[in-house]
Formats: sequence, structure tokens, C-alpha cells
Amino acid sequence: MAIDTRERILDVAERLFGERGFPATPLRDITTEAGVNVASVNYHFGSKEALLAEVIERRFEPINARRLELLDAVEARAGDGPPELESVIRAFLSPPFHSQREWGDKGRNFLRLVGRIHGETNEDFRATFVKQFEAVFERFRAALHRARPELDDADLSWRMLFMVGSMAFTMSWGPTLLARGPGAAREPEAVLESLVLYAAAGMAAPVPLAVPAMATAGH
Amino acid sequence: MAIDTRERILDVAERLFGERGFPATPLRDITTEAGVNVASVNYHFGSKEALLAEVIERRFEPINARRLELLDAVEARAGDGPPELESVIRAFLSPPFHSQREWGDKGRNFLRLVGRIHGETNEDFRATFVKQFEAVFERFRAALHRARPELDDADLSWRMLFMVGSMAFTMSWGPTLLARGPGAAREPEAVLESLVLYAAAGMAAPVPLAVPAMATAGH
DNA sequence: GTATGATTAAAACAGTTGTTTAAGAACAGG
DNA sequence: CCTGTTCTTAAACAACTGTTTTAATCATAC
Repeated sequence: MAIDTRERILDVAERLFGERGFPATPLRDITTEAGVNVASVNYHFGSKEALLAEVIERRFEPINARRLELLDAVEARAGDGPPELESVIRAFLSPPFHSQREWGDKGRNFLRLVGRIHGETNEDFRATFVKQFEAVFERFRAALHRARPELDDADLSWRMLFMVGSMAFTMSWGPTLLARGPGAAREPEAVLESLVLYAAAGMAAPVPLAVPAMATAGH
Repeated sequence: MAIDTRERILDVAERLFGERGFPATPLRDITTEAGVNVASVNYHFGSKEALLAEVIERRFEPINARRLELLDAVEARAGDGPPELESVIRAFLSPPFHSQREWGDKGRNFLRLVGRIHGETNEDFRATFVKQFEAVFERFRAALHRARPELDDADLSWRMLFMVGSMAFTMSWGPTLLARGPGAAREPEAVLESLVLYAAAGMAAPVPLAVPAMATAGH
């Protein structure tokens, strides 16, 4: 029964955290819905925050592994030359989207949670969360740097931020916002495709002319 | 003293909501820091949620007004022809960024809050929040439609979602994430410029070919 | 069966939450 | 000065928070 309890808590927590947000979800709502005792959360996970961490990790470990796997393939295919931009971006964006197909409703709940996490939680937790991604982020940054050498580090960082932003926002708001609008009934695969093209085009955008106060190029 | 109290509450609330998030910020933290009584929040605003609503509205009203103003100018300049894509996007993105310059630290606090709001709060509040934007959203959608006629309604909706996502995420994470990375010390104006180019390129990306639901995945 | 450890259960814990109450202070206009 | 209104205050409210405690139950190996 032990594993069952753990997983049931994780599943319900994943859904409720996604629906209402982490701080707005009382432990008791999770436990009653999961049919377990309140104390079991602290017994199995230690604390509410630790529960959130495990909810996230459970899904992100395979997702990030898959990302690196796909990136490996893209880089292998490219050989010594620069990897293809769109493929690199697809390697980054597709795993979380595919989780929706792999895990069904649970995957969808998780996507919403992921979207939320990016804008939620306190500074401390963000640090923990970011840690999980540093390796992935750096690998992709290097690949993008080879694909778009004209971008300096700062440009690259900002554009990756933009990319992650559209991804997170789409996951978090997509279901709510476009549920009955003109974009409704669109397959997750099609949304992913749309997002990949958007991000690839953005990443390939011309380098902005230097505007900063200190280093205005003569013109 | 009344107006003073109101504004002091609004200022502190804006900052704390931005720093810690709405549900994670107790009213008492706001009131003690503002040097007012707890009851004054309910007296002046009615409830905690109403306070949040007013915090948002106070800044967004001028921002959205400015957006429409800029869009008017862009459309006037275009005459009967299609408006220039990049200018439309700049009209949408620049007002919140400029708020940083106009309002100083308060503007920065608000930006962080805006970023958070997009991923936070319950479904009900989202509805209220979205309402504020419907008019703006529709005006810009129409303009973008004229600038990029080859995009159908669904594509347009999704791409606008992507654009708002990068904007919100940048506002929310930018300060934290790139504070000491390679993108640090970049002027807000430069970030805006970067974002505008990114979004314009993304919006101008080729229309995705219709994807059969099953046949994606890189291999 | 009994001992041992893992898991569950009910209850209590101490602290915090948003909101309300009731009384007083500040301030206006007459 | 008085009067009525607006605002502030301290206190109390009832409900809820995450966590801990203590005892009971379960499974498993001896």
C-alpha cells in the first residue's frame, strides 16, 4: 500500500498544484482527494515543498533526458558542421509536449503545473528549480551558439528566455485561454509545430543594432 | 491621510505581490510595512483580491491606453495599406517596458508582478484579468491580421500567445535569472528591442504545414 | 505465533490567515 | 461649539495552515 499512497499523493498534488497553484493548494485538499491521511505527506515526503519538488522531478527527469537525447542525435547528424537551428529547438520543445500524449490527462496537468512554476513560488524555490535545468540549458545554449554564431552570449541568453517564456505560457494559458477561441481543438502536435517555427524564426532574427547607452556604434 | 494610506498600501502591495506572489503574501506584511492598520485594507479596498485588482488596474490602464495610442499612430501612418509588422509589435510591447523608466523602481516591481500574474491566481481571477485585455487584444489581432494576411485566426491567436508569453516571462524572470549572467547589465530598452525583433520574426515565420496528428517525432 | 519494522490513523499543535467589530480620532461644514 | 462623516485603531473572530505526536494497524520474516 505504501507505493500506492505515494503515487496517489503525487498524482493529486500534480493536478491540484496545476489547477490552483502551489501556495493556494492546502495539503488537506490533496490528501482527502487522494483518500489518505494528512500526516502521510510529511511521512513520505517530509514537507509540502519537498512534495512539490518530487512532483516536478518525477516528470522532468525523463523530459530533460529526452531533450539531451534528441540533441545528441541532432548534433551527430550535423557532424562537424553547425546543427540545424530548427532541429535544436525542436529537441528542446517537443519532449514536454509529447508528455501530454504519453501520460494522457496526467501529462496535461503537469504541463499546466510547469507553466505555473515558472511564474510562481519564492526566490529560494526558483533556485532549486533552475538547478535542474542548468545542464540542459548550457548544452542547448552551446548548440544554439554553433547554429547562430552571430549572436553573442547576451543575445542568446535573452532569446532562450523568450523561447522558454512562450513555451511556459502556452502550457499554462493555452488550455484556458484558447479553449473555445479560434485556436481551439488544435492538436498539441500542431501547437508544438507552430511554436517551433515561431521560436526558430525568432532565434534567427537579425541581431539588434547596439543601442545601449555606453556603446553606441557610430552612425 | 486617506489617499496617503490607500497609495501606501498599493505601493507596498505591488512590490510584495511581485516579490513573493499573491497567495504567498499575507495582508499583515503589507500593512506593517506600509505603517497602517490591517483593517484599512478591507476598509479601503474591500478584500485582498480587490486590492490585487486595483494594484493591477492602476498601472495597466495607462499602459493599455498607450498601446492603443501607439497602434493608432501606426495604422494612421500605414493609411490604407497593411501596417508594418514590427511597428505593431513594438506598439504592443513597449508600453510596459517603458513603465520601468517612468515609474522607476515601482515600475520594475510592477513588471515582476505582471509576469507573475500570468502564471498565478485561480481561474476566476484570470477571467477578470483577461477581461481588461480583450479590447486591446482584439485591436492588435486585427492589425496583425492585416500585416500578415496569410495567417489564419488560429495561427494568429497562438502566435500572440507566444509573444505575450515571452514578454511576461522576461518580466518575471529576467531580473532574477540573468541578473549576473551574460545578459546582465543590459538596458531595459535593449531587452525590449531584442524582444521586438524576436517577436516580429516569429510572427513572420512561415505558416506550418498541416501536421497529421500521429506523424511527428524526430525519427 | 511473535517480533520487527513500515505504514496508517486520529488528534492535537502552535501559528497564521482574511475579515469583522466596536470604539475612538480626525476632520469637515454649519 | 456641535454634528455628522471619514478614517484609524486595537482587539477579537473563526477558520485554516503545515507539521508533530501518539497509538494503532499492517506486512513480513523468523
